[in-house]
Amino acid sequence: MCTFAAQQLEKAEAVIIDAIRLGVLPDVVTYNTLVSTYCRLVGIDAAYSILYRMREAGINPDVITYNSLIAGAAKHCSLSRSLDLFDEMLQMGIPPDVWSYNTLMHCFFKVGKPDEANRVFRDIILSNLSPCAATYNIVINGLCKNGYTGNAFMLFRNLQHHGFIPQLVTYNILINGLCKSGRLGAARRILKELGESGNVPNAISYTTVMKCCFRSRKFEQGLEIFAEMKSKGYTFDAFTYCTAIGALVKIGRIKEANECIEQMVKNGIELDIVSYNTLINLYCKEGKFEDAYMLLDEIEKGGLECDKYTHTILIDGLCKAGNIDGALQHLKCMDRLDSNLVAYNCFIDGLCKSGHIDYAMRVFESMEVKDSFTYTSLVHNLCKVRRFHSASKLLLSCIRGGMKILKSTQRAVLRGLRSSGFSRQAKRLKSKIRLAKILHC
DNA sequence: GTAGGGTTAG
Repeated sequence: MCTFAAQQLEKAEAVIIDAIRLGVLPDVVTYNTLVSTYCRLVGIDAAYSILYRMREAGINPDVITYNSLIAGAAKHCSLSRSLDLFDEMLQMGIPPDVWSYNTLMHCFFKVGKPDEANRVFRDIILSNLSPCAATYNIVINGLCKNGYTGNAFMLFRNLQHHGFIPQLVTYNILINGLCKSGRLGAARRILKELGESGNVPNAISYTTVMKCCFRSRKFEQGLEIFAEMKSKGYTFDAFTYCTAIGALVKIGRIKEANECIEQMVKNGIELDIVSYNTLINLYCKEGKFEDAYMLLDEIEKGGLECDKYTHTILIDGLCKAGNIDGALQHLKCMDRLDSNLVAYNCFIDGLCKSGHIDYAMRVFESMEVKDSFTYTSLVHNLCKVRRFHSASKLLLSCIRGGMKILKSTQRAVLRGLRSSGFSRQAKRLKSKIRLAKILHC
């Protein structure tokens, strides 16, 4: 929990103590507010302990108390806890409302159990609880997040036929689903439909489509959307700025990225950790490491915490600038964090790019988990220093491991073998690749 | 009390 949140929570508790002293006793609404706040800022156990406080004070929890707890457990991806709380609520004789079911459904979708979620959805439809707009939003969102964007789209259309009027958030959910499944054209059509529906698209609708353009490397199209937002007078938030800045950095338009930052600061946007990461990334790409480290201090002073992105961005930047020791320090920070594959991939690529390819190979050997980025980096860089036989070996083990590797990297290995007089090996490698791909079909 | 967008690597 960040310092600011902790202080606010402390203040809230102090107000309650004062109120009790003055003879004003907290009621169920007060406790429910505490439960949801503790869920959000501290954790499910802390929130659950509020239940004891309520009971001690002689106040019975209600459906809202339990809904908050179920949602809190879902937030921490604890399905069993959510289910236990649901049962506990039933045992206490508190009848669940449509929100209890909504939350449970959301929970199933979140942990990747769409069938169970659909069962809850059916229960809502069959029960005498009427589904609300959020019920449909949760189902459409859940289907999208679980890889059933097509079904989500069908449900959306079906509901429209039955008189359901989608809300702005419904459109945004669908746009996001379509974008994430690579259907940029459909997403743009829905964005247009949203504009004609009587709803007004918001920054979220635009930012989602803009991001999708960038992801599919349609940078000009994405930047056009950014410009359109500007001309329509949208107030940008950190999300919009970070999306645009990230893309500008990627295509090397550093000056414009800096202009965006200026605007962002001028507009008084409070920087969160993602915004800081975006800025640090820009400074690293410019080689301004002193500025990047100044931001690290600012993060700490502001009560925020660096995350895996912060360290990964620095590892990448420092390595590429040849500062291996600096990168190693951040890699050590990452050992505490659960996922650091991207960081190691950056480290390997950076080592190669700064001329330490054997060091990179040793790091590679020591890694337990590798992905196609790990292999591609090494294979590509081995080709660059004309070590085609090692590259060929790694390329094959990558494909045999069922991972994809860039076509250009494959071509570089084959071309390298041929050009250095190993045409037969190249031919053999090609057929081995073909076989490995068939086996993984 | 609920649902939607942003940052890293080949």
